Amino acid sequence: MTKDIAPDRLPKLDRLRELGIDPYPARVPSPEPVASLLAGLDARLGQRVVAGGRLTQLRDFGKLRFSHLLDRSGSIQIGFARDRLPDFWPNRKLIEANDQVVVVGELARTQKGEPTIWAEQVVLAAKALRHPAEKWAGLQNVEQRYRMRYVDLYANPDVRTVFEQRSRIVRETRAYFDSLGYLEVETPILHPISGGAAARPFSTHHNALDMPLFLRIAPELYLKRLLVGGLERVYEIGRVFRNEGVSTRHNPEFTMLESYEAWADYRTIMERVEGLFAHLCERVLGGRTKVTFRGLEVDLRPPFPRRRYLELFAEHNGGLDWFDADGVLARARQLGLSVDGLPAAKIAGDVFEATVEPHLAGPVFVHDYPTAISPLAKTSPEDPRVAERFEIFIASCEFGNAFSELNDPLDQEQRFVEQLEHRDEESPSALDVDYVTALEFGMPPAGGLGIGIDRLTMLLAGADSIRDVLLFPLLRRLEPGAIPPPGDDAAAAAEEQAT
RNA sequence: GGGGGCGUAGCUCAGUCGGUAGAGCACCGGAUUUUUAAUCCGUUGGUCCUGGGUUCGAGUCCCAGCGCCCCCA
Repeated sequence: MTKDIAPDRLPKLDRLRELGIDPYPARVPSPEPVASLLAGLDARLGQRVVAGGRLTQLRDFGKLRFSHLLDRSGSIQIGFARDRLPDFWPNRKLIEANDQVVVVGELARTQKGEPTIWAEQVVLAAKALRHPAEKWAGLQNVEQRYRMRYVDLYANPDVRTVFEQRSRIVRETRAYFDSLGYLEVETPILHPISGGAAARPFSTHHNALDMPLFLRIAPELYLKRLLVGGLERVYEIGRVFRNEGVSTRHNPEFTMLESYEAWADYRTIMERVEGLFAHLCERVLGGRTKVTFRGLEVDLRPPFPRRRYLELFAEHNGGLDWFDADGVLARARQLGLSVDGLPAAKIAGDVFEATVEPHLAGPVFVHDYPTAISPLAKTSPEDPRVAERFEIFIASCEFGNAFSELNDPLDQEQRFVEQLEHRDEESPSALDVDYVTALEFGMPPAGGLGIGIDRLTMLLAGADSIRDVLLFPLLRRLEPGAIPPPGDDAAAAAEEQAT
């Protein structure tokens, strides 16, 4: 038993047991969804029906008592009348708001037309030991909404809608790639070498093999091995982990879509992105293409304009050349960006983020990124300084990253070596020899794409914070003293036992 | 990492100049046979986030810490 349970409810539990009523029965009558009852209501008035769910809003009215019953599909009024429930009536107060119940009764309308089940049998399905949230305002405390999402979900109906929408987005994203003949695959989450993106990984360890492992920061390198294997069109929707701070746009674990298509290049992938957005607008938003995201109304109707990275950079930095290291350094200092010890390409990339991205209302494809910041993308045949890569921006926020995949094994190995020479915390942990080996067997030319499903959900559901589209966003743990001070072995052992 | 804001009853929130801790909902008791944010009457309920400090006196002022939110890097 935890603290904060409602003290008045424990005696009711005892009383129920005295009456021979199991407050947590193994089986109860099987209920029909409320939405189905409401849909066929007028044809079924007078019928005996069964509904199950959580009781809310009890209203006493003399020899009558009203409540609402909330299930996953909707809610319906329940009427309790003394005359219909002679045995139940004296003990009616043992069943109260927040309890899970199954009600058998007659489907009807009240004098004011409210759909109502007049209960003939009330079965307690699970007694609640906590009070309901505030009935009008719901649960407002942001921290509690995240920590006690199970309450948030039923107390605030809009919350459930967002997660239903998220589910639909994932389902329709699958449907879109399936329709193009892509194969959905699952690749390892435990990686011996962290790679495929620039991010700090989580470290873990396999005991039996005594092997250090990383949680994946991207599935990219495994998916491209599958292209070598001849699967040609593959995608994966799965969790990736990045050991970084949290913000309204970042959670340490998030869901990523990555797709790879042989015999395609980044131009093909732009079409795929446009096709995906069109499909999602059609199937998730019911044909609507305008959404409001972070206070900005954007139209997701394709086609999306295409702008060159280097041109945008010059435009928003007084004609400055991205490759002019001294000029870029001066500009970065002027902007107050940190530059100490950073390679020129990284600084120039940061200047782009600071000066160009805020102006990208979008949707817009920004393409032909400098090769220096695109280690897995194929160099452009027209301009060796840039790679065949694009990102899609909407409301100044990056939603996807794609390129013509680098399939030259010697070039790839050289870029990996250079990465390791200028290694930082976000670099691969080692040279991925096996990946280079795979490329040596021949990978067909291919276009690849990565899209953050969480951000996509934010966009389509109109949520401003990633925490509003994550059922359980990562929060600091609360128990006081649960984190032992460093070197405190006794406390660490106690902690070990407790968990 | 920097700045700003918040933390008071189970929930939603007030709390003035530093002077006895408040309301609504929920809960408990009563009235009410068509209510639906029911209504009416009467109760109950507090680690004011934590720990220090100033003061005759701190929810309020000061310091430190914890947690959350927002903005910036």
